[in-house]
Amino acid sequence: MTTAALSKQYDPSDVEPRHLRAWLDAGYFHADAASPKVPYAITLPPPNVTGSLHMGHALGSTLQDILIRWRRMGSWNAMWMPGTDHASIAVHVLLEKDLKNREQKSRHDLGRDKFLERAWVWKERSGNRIVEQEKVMGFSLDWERDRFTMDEVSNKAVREAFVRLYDEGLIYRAKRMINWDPASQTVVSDLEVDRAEEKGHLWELRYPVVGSDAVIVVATTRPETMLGDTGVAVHPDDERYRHLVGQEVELPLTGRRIPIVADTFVDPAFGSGAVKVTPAHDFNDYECSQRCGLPAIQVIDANGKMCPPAPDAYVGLTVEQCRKQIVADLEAAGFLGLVKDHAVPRGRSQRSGAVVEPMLMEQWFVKTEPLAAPAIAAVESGKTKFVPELWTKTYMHWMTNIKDWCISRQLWWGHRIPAWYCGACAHITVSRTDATTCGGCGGTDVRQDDDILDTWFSSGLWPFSTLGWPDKSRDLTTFYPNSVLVTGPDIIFFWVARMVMMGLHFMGKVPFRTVYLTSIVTDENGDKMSKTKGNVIDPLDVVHGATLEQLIERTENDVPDLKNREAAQKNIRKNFTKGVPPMGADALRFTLAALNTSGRYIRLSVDRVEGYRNFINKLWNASRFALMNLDGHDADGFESQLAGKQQVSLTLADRWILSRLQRVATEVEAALESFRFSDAANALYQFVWHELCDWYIELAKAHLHLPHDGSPPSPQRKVAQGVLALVLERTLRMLHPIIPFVTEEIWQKLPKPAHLPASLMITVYPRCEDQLLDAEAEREMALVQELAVGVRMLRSTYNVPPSWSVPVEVRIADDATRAIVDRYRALIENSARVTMNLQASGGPVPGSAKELVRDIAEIVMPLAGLIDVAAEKARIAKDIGKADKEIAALEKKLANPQFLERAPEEVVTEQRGRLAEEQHRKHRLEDALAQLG
RNA sequence: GGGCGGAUAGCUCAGCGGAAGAGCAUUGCCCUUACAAGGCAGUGGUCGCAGGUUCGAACCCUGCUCCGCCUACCA
Repeated sequence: MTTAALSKQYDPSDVEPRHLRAWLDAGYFHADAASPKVPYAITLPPPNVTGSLHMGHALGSTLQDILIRWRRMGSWNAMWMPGTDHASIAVHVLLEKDLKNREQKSRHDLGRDKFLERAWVWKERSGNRIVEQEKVMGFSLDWERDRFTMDEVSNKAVREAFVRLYDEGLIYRAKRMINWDPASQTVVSDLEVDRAEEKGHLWELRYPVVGSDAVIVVATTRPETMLGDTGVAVHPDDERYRHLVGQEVELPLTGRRIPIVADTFVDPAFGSGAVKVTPAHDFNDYECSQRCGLPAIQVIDANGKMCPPAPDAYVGLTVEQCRKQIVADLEAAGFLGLVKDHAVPRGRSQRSGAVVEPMLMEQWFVKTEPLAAPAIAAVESGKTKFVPELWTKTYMHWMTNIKDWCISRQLWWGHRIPAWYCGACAHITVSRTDATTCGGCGGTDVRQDDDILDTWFSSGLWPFSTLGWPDKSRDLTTFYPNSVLVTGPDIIFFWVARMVMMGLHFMGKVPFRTVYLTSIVTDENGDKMSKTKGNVIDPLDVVHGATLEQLIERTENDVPDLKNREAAQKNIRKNFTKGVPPMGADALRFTLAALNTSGRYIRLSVDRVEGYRNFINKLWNASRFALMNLDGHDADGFESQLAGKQQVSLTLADRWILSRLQRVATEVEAALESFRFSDAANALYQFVWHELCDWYIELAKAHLHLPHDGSPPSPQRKVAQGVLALVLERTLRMLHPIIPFVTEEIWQKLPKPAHLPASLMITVYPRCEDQLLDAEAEREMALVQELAVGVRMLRSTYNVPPSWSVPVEVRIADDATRAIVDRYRALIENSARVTMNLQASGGPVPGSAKELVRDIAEIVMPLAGLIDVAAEKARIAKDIGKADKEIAALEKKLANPQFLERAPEEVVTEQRGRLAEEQHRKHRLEDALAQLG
């Protein structure tokens, strides 16, 4: 093995594309449904085809890839289903804007077919981009199965599901309240409406009671809707109005008479305690009208303009225009009361930004209650578990308050509703195949519904539609249910809940056993990353690096709002003065894994990634060192010797690192089993850097380095080579799911047993090998480390030059302990650059500095002339102070009879031991202080 | 209005009933032949506030104060 094999610094740009290609060519990402192995399946939440890979995707997919790679190495039949989502409304907004900008046309000018043609062309282009980005990240998705929510298989599934639900009476068409986006001209779901309080007014309107001089005052934030009022509601228990219930008021400006009704939804304490009821334009009012038998009168049309039966004077006005006019007219006629400033909760379409208008319209709905009941039961019984568990409540809350789901959208890009209307009769034909005749009268004058289905309808079927449903495919029987779903908590309602409902309904089984909710990635200030805000960090920029200019330039396209853009650019100039250095996919992956704790947010900054890039470089250099010293190493021979329990003369350090390796394997396995990704990453970080590099490699150097005089190496060199190569090889395996590229690169170069496969990806994940656990070695090594650290501390405190091998006296009263230290004297002397004189005890050494190792040992370093007596005294006094505090606390505790009585035996013993130890320490420190004079 | 979180070292966060931890930052010393993207050693915290339960509380309970998020029918 040559030393030139590894460069001094790790360069991911050279390594990553090479291994990606090799893995893809070898087909390692593909899973065979017919494999006898136990299946482990994850379906990737399909990213929107409009988008590019953002940090949220990078996080979720990194975690999924860790699980998939880990299980694959754990001999499971691991399958990770890729795909993209057609995101109908998002695409519409984009394409329509483009059409308007370039050609000043609307989609209607272009026509449905032409529009769809363009949508497909555009999808092909941008859908591939995200796939390429996923590959760059190293995600081991099963690309042979790649799917799209609007491909033929999915379309078949969608039709099947629609028809079945319709036949079962779970899909119906009816006139109900929906949210209308007047800009996009379509229904949007509750979940696609952003609600926020905006500044507005509260107007009091005075409605005269018919047949009396009385006036009933109602308050409203939307006076224009009074044209559609069909009643006034009061609380049934409200003494002020009880006598008026059943009477009528005359609705100003219209001359209509409308009844006063009683309904408990009215809050008597708010405003006047009386509410105008506009059933056609308000959700609550609609529900009230259903209870009270009030009619609905629509006065706002689909364009957001006033329409008949509103009086002619208002017809054609926009809602805003009409509002002004109505207020003026009411005031002129004396019907206006007080006007106050008021914060108005207002819904805006997430996509178009337009104020969403509640409307009464004929639409398609899914009846959700019968679907929700099993979905609730499945989570209650634990068939599906949420991790972290707290999200269960969110799911349950939504499920138990679920409303019927409006699934029709007045868009073109999506699955067209498979319903045909008859020109001759009223029958609606719902069919799996395109209908040419009416299922009612047999007529041929049939026309398909123009609308498409909500994107989430097809997404709800995704865990099984991707596997070929409704066909009973091999894939379906093997990989359904999935093992885990990994996604963000923000789409529990949108997506997770719907998949559970659909999965249970059509497959009779939950779609996944565990739902793991990731943290949400925010910027370093804790703000959610969003393109419009311009505070996104593009994962690919982190991987490949980007100059400051590139980052600034990007905001020109991505952040349309000028104010936001300027803020974003200012922020970028502040935080990325030198741009973003290239970090590599591995560094980003490790960062995301390490930061994904059970908290709800990850504050990501490039600094964090840099820290973990350094870790990768550390691993690289440790490997570089190993390769420089593994000449002549016989991996097969060593490993079979070790496994066969043949005589291998292991040093303390060898036994220790082998034992620690087993502990780490246990830790990592437990962490991954319970989705504690950060614990797994940190355990490995700690092990590699602070155990393998800081201690094992340093100690092994004594054996590995060839003698300078050219004499033959000691026999111990072979053992050190064997242990180092073995530990490194196992460590690479353990790290591989998190940082696949660098581990594969090193692994390929490492001498290793011949029976291993061609790629690290398909090796077996290490588990604890009990025969290599060695508690004694761990205890003894801890002693060696403590002594070495004690000496180093003295050296550091008194600036003893590194070149000077100081003689120290080490006093250890306990014979057995002293014997152990004597046995490993070379280790301590080497790593602390010291020569030890071991004693059971000893008297004062003038001009020396002293350090205690617990109550076990005293290190006395003669430093005549070098030490500052006052400083040394201060240092010791501080330690005595600490000991005093500890002793006081422990004495108090042990003096408490109730503690002695009620605390468990071992706790009491432990505390007694601690007290003795502290007292002993204190005495030694006092001696030391006295000796300084 | 309801619900759910969070408040622990300068920063970001682990720990969730028996000796306060990590990473980053910071301070010394060191270019020691794997790594200066490094090594060695250190500094730094009455665990938001006030009560309570307990032999014992950062951890459990109650209240309060801030800060987030979700959700909602205050017109």
